[in-house]
Amino acid sequence: MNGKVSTTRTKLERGRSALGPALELVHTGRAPTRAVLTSELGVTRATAGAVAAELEALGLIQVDSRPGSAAGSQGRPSHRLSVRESGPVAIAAQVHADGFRAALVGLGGRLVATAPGCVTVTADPAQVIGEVVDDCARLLRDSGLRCVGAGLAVPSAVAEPEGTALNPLHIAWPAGAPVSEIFADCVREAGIPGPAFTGNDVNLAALAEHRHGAGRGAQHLLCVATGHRGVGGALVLDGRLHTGSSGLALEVGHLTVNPEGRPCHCGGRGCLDVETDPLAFLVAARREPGPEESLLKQAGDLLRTEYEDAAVRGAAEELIDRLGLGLAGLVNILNPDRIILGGLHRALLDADPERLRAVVADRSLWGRSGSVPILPCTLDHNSLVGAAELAWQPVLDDPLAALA
Amino acid sequence: MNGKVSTTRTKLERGRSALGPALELVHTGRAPTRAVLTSELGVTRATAGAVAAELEALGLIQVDSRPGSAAGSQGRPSHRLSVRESGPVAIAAQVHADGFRAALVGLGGRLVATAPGCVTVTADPAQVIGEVVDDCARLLRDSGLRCVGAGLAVPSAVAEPEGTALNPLHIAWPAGAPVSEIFADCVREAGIPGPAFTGNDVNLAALAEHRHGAGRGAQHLLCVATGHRGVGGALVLDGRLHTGSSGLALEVGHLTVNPEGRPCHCGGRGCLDVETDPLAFLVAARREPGPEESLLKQAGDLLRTEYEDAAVRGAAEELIDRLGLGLAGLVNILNPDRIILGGLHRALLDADPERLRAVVADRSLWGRSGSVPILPCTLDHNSLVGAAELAWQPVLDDPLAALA
DNA sequence: TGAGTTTGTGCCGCAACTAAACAAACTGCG
DNA sequence: CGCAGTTTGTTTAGTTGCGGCACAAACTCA
Repeated sequence: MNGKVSTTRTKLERGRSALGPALELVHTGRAPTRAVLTSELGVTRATAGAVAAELEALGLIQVDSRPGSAAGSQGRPSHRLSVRESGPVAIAAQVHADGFRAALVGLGGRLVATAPGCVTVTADPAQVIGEVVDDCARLLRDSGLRCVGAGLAVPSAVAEPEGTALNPLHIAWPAGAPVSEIFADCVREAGIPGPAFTGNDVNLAALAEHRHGAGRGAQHLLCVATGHRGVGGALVLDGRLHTGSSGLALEVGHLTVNPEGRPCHCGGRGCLDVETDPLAFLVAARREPGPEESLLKQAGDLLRTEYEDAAVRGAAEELIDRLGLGLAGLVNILNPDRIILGGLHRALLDADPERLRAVVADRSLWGRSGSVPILPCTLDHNSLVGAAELAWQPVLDDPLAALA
Repeated sequence: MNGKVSTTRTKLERGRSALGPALELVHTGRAPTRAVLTSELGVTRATAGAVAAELEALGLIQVDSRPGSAAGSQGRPSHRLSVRESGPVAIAAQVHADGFRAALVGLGGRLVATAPGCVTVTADPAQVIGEVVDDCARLLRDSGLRCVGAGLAVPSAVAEPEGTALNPLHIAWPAGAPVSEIFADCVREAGIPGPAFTGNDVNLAALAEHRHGAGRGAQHLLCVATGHRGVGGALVLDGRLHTGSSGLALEVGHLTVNPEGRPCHCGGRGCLDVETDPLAFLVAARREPGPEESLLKQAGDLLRTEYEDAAVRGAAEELIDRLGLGLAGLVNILNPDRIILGGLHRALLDADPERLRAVVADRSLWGRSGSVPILPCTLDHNSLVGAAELAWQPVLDDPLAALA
């Protein structure tokens, strides 16, 4: 009765269940062509074709029938799949000790637009979050693009399901501030469509690195990073952030790495937190620490430019040994297949990768029988991209439902 | 054309994808009736009915149409679902310092038969495993039941995918013994059908407790337990054992819990392993340790019968404090929603639950804002039942494929 | 005894696939 | 240039697992 109409409609409404996995494959760059998509999904060519066509119809991806004579193998060249340039974006916001920043992030972790960012962070979370959301709204208006949701990265553990920031001490916010609720309210008031999410910055950095950076392909990815003060950790298991039962997992800052070390506010002494952060490095190198919001830069610059200096080198080696001890402890507990380091830890790895790898291998129980790769983070603005990943997640889980 | 035949066949071949989840619900006791099964699966009554009928046709479960006037609510009583008594079984074997043991375990973690077990464990893994598998084969022959596979629990970390025992020191086996391969070979030679699996005993105990014991319903279950010597840990995430990327996760024995403690073979000092095991307890209580293979019993008996003794009580409190420190460290990293303790740790919890909970709450970062429940293991032979769970897993994942 | 409630069952239809046959687009070789 | 060989896209015809619905069955309660 309705041959042509039914054919078209069938194409559009097909592939519901494989839609999410397919989009994720394109999003993470693991499906550059339709042929690869077919094999990665484990479905027939017909199904993969229908799925790709539907994602294109939704305005999320682009299918290039004419790949312009690709290289290599024989046979008919496969259609090229890519993220659609003018497709929807996610709002991403980040607050840290040296300011805040707003951005629009498309599929594939592509930064579409960035607001310059502000350097003053006041003690009132509602004010700061309100300002950064205003920046976001402005970016979105100027771009004229569709928005799927918003994500915020904060330098604090975020307790779920309440969404409260438990230790935002380094940005002078009150402990227990309901950042999740504040952000969601601001987003709604600014007229930004879609759901709003909030997460810890290191967690979100790890998520971004797993999907678009140094963590790609890892099944059990451990990420450890410093900001200006303190140490954060994150674990990505099978592509999903592991935040524990209430969002507080991977608080790795209080592993003991130096029994004779300085006391820590947690009640112990020699914690990773106070033994391997930028302040600890500057103190160990006998330098005068500058203002809190530039400790990371100060320590990183010192490490890179004056590594010949005996005091600097000695401090670096001391921190590398302590960091290695902490990482070994985490390896024994989590058994990751890859470790990535950010902040000062990344700089320490760059300074002497062999020393760090040796310490980890020596102090982890099974280090001798196969050591874990330790790599630096590679993504710019990984927390920002990770915040956007939160907002993209519902679309990746079920594109049809999320864009309805 | 074939109305009746097609109807019957449809019933039998229906519900393929929901079959596994449904069996798991019955297996873990979360679906006592068909009505509950319907809501837990989130499907229609028709689908749940077809699924239950197929599981019954496979000989796995029993559907009682006449529940004999159940209690409580109004409306038509639902059909009662239960594990079939004379259904298939899994072979379970366990090797530990004080002997080995064989059993048959049905669905629901029901011990169908147990071999008395032997108390001599030689240094040759092939010989020991061969003997225990012979016991298993005898049990299976005598029972006349169908077998879905076999599982072995060993007191050592088991590296995947090779299946080698990395630290079976307390049973005098050589490090790196290919226990997985040995077990699989023995099982095949003994004529036992189905696949063979090997795992660490604490991991398997945690799995069993999660499905049938104190860990039921936990989403992030942490289990810590002692044998006669040393400490083991396990984590069950969303119903699945988390063994890390190569099976070596949750080697929790080398967390530092006493900076001034005794040196450990790992290179550190004051490790959980040497500070909270039965030997440590006996030494702290100034008692003469007996033979290695009865340290757990000796320490447990001492703790239960002479808690009034000042030295015993002092030792217990010392160990509780150290254990609490270790657990707090794990809480900070893993953020579980429940902790269960086995071996001597279980006895320590029983001796003074408040003290242990207070230490964990005090030393975990977010302890004040909601502490983790800490419970004793409740299952007899939990490692044995857990070994059977390994063998049952393929059936739980896809009953049709596994029983074909 | 009848109303109300909850559950089991049969039937229809459909969305989401697979399988198979065919068409299209490339490479490489003679 | 033409043709075989290879790989991919497309179309068509099933297959199937499941939802929706209507109705029957089995209980409680008044």
